[in-house]
Amino acid sequence: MTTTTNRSPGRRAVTDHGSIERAAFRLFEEQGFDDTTMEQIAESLGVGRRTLFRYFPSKNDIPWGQFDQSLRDFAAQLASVPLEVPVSEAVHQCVVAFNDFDEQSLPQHRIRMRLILDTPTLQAHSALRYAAWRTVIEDYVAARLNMRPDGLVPRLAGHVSLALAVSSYEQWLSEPDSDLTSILRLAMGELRSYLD
Amino acid sequence: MTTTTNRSPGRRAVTDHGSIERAAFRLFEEQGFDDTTMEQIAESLGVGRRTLFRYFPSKNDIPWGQFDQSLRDFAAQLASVPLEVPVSEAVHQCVVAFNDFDEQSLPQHRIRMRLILDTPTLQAHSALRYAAWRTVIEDYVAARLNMRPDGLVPRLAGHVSLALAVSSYEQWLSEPDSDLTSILRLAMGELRSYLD
DNA sequence: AGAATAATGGCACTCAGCGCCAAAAAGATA
DNA sequence: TATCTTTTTGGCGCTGAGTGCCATTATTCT
Repeated sequence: MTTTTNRSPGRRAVTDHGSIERAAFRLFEEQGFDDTTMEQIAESLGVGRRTLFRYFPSKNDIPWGQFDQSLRDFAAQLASVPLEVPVSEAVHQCVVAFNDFDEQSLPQHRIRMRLILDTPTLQAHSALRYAAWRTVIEDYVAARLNMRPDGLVPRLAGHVSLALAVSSYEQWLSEPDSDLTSILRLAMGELRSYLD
Repeated sequence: MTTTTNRSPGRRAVTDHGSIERAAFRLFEEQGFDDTTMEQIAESLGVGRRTLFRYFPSKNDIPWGQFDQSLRDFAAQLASVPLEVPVSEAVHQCVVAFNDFDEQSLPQHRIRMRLILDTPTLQAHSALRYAAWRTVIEDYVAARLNMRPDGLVPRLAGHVSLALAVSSYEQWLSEPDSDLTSILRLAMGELRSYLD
């Protein structure tokens, strides 16, 4: 009865990304990110420190959860926009969609983003995640405009979209009851009028 | 004759920021940033490792040299723009001026920026320096528009100016004989037309 | 029962960074 | 010249992230 053969051989994993993330977030909120050690996270899970590094390449990566996964969805979303829609409009729509979370997961998302944007160590590390996000936009814009992804315009599109998103997140986090989607749309309007 | 009394008392400094920077850059180019240890830099200067940390708070700060200094000039430059000039125009002009290096210091600047933009460790750390740079813009825009520095528009201005600058740097580094000033101006035009 | 497979986690190591503090090197004073 | 004061140096020892190595453990397969 203990063996119902429907798995691959080998020892069972003793934890998973989700559990680690939850345990870590609890400690981060209690003690702050910098004052929480991998040792403590491991201990609170009853797991070896070495094991944590098999699930997350670094402590800095824990708050980002399954970001790589989302990037694939982001790229797919972009690819599905009709070619009639102007490039910058397509990108903007997808950026808005990418950051549209259902009400259920919103509180957790807020906590996650506050941690990332308020912790200098994580602000720094974010640059690497942001780069991957920008690449998705650069590739799309380059394809749409028939340019190389490392050209000026695709890169501008990536960087500026990120600028818009991060500005909006900062605003969102500073207003308890605000709506991220609205702020993202508002930001695009403000950007256009700022540039005259 | 050995004592011409015109200094403050105490032991003389055995090195300075410039020397450390030069020694470090030599090693960074020979071995790469990540494979160069503070120990090696110290050794190549005939100085204690501990001493390096009194001149630079971290290894990541070495490539940035005297950036804080430049920020003060940047702020002063902004403050000196006549109020007749529209805000976004004022910011853009100062961003261009901030990145206008004389031909003599240009090769070194190129090496510095290539190192920073091509090394993931440094890309990450840059976020913290960029934040300080953005703050200068945020404060200026907020003052000009009579808003709080943490409002949406000032922050957008900071983030978007950075986006423009970094995009331009990436383009500049990818073209051996290009002119940074021209690219910055070009980028502003491309941004406006990208946004329609 | 034993072979094959896969995850675990301990061990030992490197390196950044920091607090502490004694020693070195300079000027100032008498 | 000797001593006092000031300032920088740099050694020591520690913490904590991250890594390579590998024996151990848990599971399925034959």
